[in-house]
Amino acid sequence: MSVESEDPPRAGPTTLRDVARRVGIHPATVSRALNENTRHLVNAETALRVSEVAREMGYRPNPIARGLKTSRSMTIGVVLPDLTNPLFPPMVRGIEDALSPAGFTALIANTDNDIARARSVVQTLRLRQVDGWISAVATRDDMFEEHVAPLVLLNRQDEVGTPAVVGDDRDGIVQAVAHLVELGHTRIACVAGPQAISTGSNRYSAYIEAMLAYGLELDHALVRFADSWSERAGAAATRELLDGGGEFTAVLAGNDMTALGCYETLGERGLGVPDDVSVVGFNDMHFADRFDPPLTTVRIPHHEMGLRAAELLLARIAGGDDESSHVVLPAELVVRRSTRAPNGR
Amino acid sequence: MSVESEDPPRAGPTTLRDVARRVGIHPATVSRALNENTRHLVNAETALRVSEVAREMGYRPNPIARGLKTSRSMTIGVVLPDLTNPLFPPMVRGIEDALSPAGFTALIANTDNDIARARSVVQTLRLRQVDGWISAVATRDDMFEEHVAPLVLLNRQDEVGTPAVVGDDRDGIVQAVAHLVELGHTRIACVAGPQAISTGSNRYSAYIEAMLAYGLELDHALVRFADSWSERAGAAATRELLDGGGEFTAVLAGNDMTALGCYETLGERGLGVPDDVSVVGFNDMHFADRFDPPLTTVRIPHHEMGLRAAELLLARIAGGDDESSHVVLPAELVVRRSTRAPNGR
DNA sequence: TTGTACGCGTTATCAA
DNA sequence: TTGATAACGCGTACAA
Repeated sequence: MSVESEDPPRAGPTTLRDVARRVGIHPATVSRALNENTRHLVNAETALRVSEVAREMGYRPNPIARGLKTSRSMTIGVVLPDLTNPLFPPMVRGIEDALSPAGFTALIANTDNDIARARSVVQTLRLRQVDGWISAVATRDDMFEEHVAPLVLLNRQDEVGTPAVVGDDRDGIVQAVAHLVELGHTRIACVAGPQAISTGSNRYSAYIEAMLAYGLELDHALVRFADSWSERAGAAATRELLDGGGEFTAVLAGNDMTALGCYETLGERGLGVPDDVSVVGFNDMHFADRFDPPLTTVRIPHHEMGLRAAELLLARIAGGDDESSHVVLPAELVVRRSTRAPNGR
Repeated sequence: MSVESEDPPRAGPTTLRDVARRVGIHPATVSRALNENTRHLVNAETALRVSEVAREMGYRPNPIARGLKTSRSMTIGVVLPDLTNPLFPPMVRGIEDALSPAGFTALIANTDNDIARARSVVQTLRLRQVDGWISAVATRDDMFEEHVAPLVLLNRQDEVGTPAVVGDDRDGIVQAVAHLVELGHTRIACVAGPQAISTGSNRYSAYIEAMLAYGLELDHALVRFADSWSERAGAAATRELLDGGGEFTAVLAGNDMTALGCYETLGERGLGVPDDVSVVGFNDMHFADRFDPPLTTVRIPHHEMGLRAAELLLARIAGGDDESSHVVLPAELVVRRSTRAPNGR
């Protein structure tokens, strides 16, 4: 038995001390060698050696111990209004792709669009001492106690300039209206989303502006509001629209979920899409190309939005600059079969 | 300045020591007083006093420090193959609904159907000292080191009797085949799922049995395997099926995602659903009723499956019995417009 | 019944 | 450039 193999038998994962013993140096040096910020304090060869051995031994820093020392949990609270909306899973993936190389883990919480539930989950995550927040929910942002852990909004923005990553709502709507106008539509209705949410109000005001820009008549009978981003709310708003008596040949929906609600109500009333009414959605969520008919919609880069939001947050946590903290990613109209020239009836 | 206010100025949240100083006892006693299991070791009055002061001071135990000591985290690792599959979000909700009242938080991890990524996320969660696992991925279960933290399988089962919550695959497939037979189909093809996954192989063997039970001819040309539960894999398998030359009037798909792949390939080849080929899926995932055509499929109770899995896991963590640890929830055929009587061509 | 001492794995602060 | 040591906040043997 060699003198070197004096390590006591260890259970559990490889620890800093294990690596140190193997390399024959002090744990503190291993820590320095492995830590990005302190690596320069260590002999280059030693650092290399340490990295190698660490990888060999499958060393992974224990985030709990690290957190205890640094008073960081290495976790991020991700607060979503509705995980069953296909818009969000790709964003979550983007978030994880950015977080994971940095050693952070996402704690995902659903609010079901319910303010009470939002408070509850935020409280839970706060007790877990998350180091930062990514929020896609529409709620008073002070709930997050931003002075404790920084917040980045995703697919949302507020008036007080909280850092945010959003799609280009305005441009997307302009493209959508332009598309309908090119097809020959002039009576374009709007099933707008919740006006308390920035995406809802931005898209609605962009609709107004675009209509004006094209010299089209604005008519109150052509606008109804869905009270949530759901199929149900979209269907209800479309019902109101039809009952309101305004004539229209196209509907601009606040997002793809409400567009599905439009499909539903139009179907109920015997109106075909796109033969009787063209429908445009927003988001190009997963499966939008599979619906009946495939939905013309505005694509925003889901995965990248999540990624950028997480990067932004990490920068804020690291104490980086808050500049360029409002990221607007480009939107792109995707034409499918829910839009066509109006019937001229 | 009173004698008692000798506390050094402290930043950050109230700690055990802060409370101890205020009460004038040792931190260890405070710990015992506040901890349910050790409270009986402490003078009743002292315990009361401590609780009061702790509440006054807004003391919250630091879960990180506690975790480091107890190697418990009050978290559950939820490992999913693909969050973008609409099957899973409702299950996640069910899990959260069961976990949250018990004070546990779900740590959700995606593997993207990738074994390397699975190892990585499991490792990450293990370092976070999750107290239990819910896994919906098809992987060697020893990856989870079940002796450390118990494991419950969701929508999966294994041969070694790991506790699991699944839908009734066999009965669901029997219902689906019965439906097709009633419509008059005799040449029923199968785009089976990955055979390494229990749901894939169970459904496939149920197909075989059902075909035999109805006296229908089994034909190798009528079976192809998708190598993952994805649209892409379903499309590829359907392509192989068509190129294999076997004649059929209906396809039983392994799940709804692969059924979408069938739609795609059949469309490419100019075959209509259901006019030329009937298609049946499995899961009745969100939006299955929205596809073109609305998909006939087998419904399993997503939310309840998640709920039951989490309940089962909590029971195991609490050291409860392992009895009735294999839960099979009923499946129900939902007939929509992707199936009809064969053309007789 | 309570206090002491220690350790979980890591990092920060010294000193060498 | 590295090592020794302490400390993060808590829980738990052990001693008193």
